Amino acid sequence: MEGEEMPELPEVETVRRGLLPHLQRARIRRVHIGRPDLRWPLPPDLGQVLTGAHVLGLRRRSKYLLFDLDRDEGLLIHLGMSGRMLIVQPGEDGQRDPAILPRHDHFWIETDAGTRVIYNDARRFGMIDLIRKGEAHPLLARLGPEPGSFPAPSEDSGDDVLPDLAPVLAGRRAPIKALLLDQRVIAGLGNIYVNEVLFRAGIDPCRAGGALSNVEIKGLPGQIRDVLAEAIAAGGSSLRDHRQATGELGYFQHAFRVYGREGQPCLRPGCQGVIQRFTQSGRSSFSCPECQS
DNA sequence: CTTGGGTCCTGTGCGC
DNA sequence: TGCGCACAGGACCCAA
Repeated sequence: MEGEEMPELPEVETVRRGLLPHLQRARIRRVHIGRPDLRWPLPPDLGQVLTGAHVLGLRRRSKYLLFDLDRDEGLLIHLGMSGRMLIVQPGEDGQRDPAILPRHDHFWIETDAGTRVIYNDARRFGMIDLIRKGEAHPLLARLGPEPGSFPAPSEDSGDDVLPDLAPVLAGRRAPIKALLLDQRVIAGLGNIYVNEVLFRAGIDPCRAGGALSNVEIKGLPGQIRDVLAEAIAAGGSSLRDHRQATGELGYFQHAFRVYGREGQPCLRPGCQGVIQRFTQSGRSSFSCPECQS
């Protein structure tokens, strides 16, 4: 099975990089709004604000995309569970993946170059909003720290200051899996990469956050950063390949060590364990009973 | 404040 | 082949 799309932080960052060459300094000449709402109503003045605007930059915060415009407001997009950004050049309409149904193209913008950037979201769990410059948006206000910086190869590499998780985990009785999924604890982790991180860290997802040792807590941020950085690096290359073939963005393939591998052998050399799947707070957890405690 | 569960919505894959 | 069901990347919201 190929072509799964997984909008966690690495995929959003990959989308950002894919969109950048099409949107940087571009002018938006047309806007299409296919329906008045996704998860929530779209802002009534969305089309008015975007039409004629120049895109000054494209940033990411956690799993959110932020479009900086020469306007009082910027554009804020979250892909939810099934959101994708598609790039369609003039005359390329026939090359779309037939599995991505045009009836879920809920929103798109067209640049002066004729490039269409389409927001497609079957389940409509995504969000699109405007964000006033200099003001805190309620969706962003309570996000925890970024798990590092992930500059594109062409961008300046910043020195990462990894978050210290000790204060937020102290005394917490909730499972570490649930806490790392909580965007207020650390921003950007989703179900797939939480499972991958805890496998690499050798930590049982069921353990209470407050029960982790100092060594485990100190090691987690580095593990998180490494898993996400590897996924971004892998996503970048497959993005290029895929775009040549179909013109789409947002696809990423990765060899997960535990996610989706229920009943299969643990990949740690010499380990005889079998990957188990179970449910935690309504979501699938995967772990190796031999490696994780 | 912390926590656990329900909810939004469509598509896909599996067992029967 | 058709049908029903479980499950899927997220995160808000509310009850206890």
